[in-house]
Amino acid sequence: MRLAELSASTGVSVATLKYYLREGLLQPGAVVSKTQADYDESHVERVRLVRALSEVGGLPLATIGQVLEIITAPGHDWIDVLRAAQRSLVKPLGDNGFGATDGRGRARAWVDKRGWLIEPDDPFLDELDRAWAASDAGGIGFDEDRLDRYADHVEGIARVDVSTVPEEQEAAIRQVIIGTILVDPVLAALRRLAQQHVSRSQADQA
Amino acid sequence: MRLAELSASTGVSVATLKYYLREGLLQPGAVVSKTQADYDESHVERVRLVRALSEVGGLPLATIGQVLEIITAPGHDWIDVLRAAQRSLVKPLGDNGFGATDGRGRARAWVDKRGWLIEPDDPFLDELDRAWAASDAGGIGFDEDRLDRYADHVEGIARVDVSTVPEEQEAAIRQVIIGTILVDPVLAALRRLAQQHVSRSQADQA
DNA sequence: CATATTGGGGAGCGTTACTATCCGACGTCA
DNA sequence: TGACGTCGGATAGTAACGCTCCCCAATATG
Repeated sequence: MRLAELSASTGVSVATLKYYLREGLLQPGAVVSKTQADYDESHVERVRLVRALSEVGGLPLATIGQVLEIITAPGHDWIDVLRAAQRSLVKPLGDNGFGATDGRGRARAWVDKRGWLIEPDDPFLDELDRAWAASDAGGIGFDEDRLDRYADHVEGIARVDVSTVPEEQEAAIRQVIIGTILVDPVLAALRRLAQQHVSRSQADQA
Repeated sequence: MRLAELSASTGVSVATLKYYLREGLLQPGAVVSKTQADYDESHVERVRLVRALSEVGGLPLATIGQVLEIITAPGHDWIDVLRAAQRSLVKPLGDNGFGATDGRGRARAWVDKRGWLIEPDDPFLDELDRAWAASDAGGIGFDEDRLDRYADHVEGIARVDVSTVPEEQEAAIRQVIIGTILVDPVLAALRRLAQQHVSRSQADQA
């Protein structure tokens, strides 16, 4: 398969594919001659994955590069990979206000109270702090009780996540990383739809 | 409060505040003289909200402008506002591959089967299609069964969402919009933490 | 052999979210 | 009253991102 054909079967322009090659997001094809390279199904898959992570996942291409590296790299220990992968997804935000002043460490305390087993330096504690503080800044009442009620349901989601992880090492890594990134938008869309369903059925009852 | 003080109490640079004023994201202060304008608490809140929506919600400033307009505008009917607000959040993506070929309308069929009451032209059906197709592109097995299991839990989240909406019109609109946008990151962070907790407790059991 | 196409590479472009600079009016304190 | 610093407003510049355009020489193709 030549570059133009790869372009045809992925719907991505040749120019963009060249760009991805330059950026190392797409592995080079087998060089046949100086003006011919051969691409196969694995390249098609890779391109589709890059587009999915970019368009739906909203990740910058640089981050996608890191993610692909982790997926491609030889196997590590199961839970370490999950953490490494998740770390690569944390936005490198400086301390710009949220959580810096009022709510610092609230997440840590809440997680402890709930009895979740989380490493003390987990970057997602900061993420939770930031997001929680932002919700406060939005002026909607977001207390621990509400967070607990969310957490009850999110635990169920996490159990689904974990239960669907395959046994095999490489597939597991892929599942964890891709699943973490790409399933978020699915859940967000589901939440919007469910909100409408719930509020509509309540309105019908009333 | 002068612009410099507004800057001090929000942590946002004067230059950026001027930019927000130009873009209409921040309402002008009361003009005291040609070189003096007066800002109050409402301006501080507004700036914090803009930053929250931008940094944590990840919304482009143009969209934030629309959202603020909806919040500020006089009251509409309760469920219409929810839909209008949600519509303003759908990324204006063209049909770039995902969902265009294989999975088109899968979401619609699934929603019907589940018995959710959703308008046929709801934009989030497309979102779900896209996100679902992207997960497929990621090569993780994402079938209807798994989606159903997620949906069971997401329904619970939506019930929390709906139950926390206040009675009063204006507060309700604010809650729905801000809550929809800013709670997503909270749930995402919770999901990451819950994944670790769940996989860790399973490992401990084994 | 003539022509078209290919892959590679550099430079340019449009958008987004600021940031820096300039300016003239104004408050302020001596 | 006057020197001086600061204010708000406007214009232009910048950095990152994600492409997209164009050129080139080599090669595939008829």
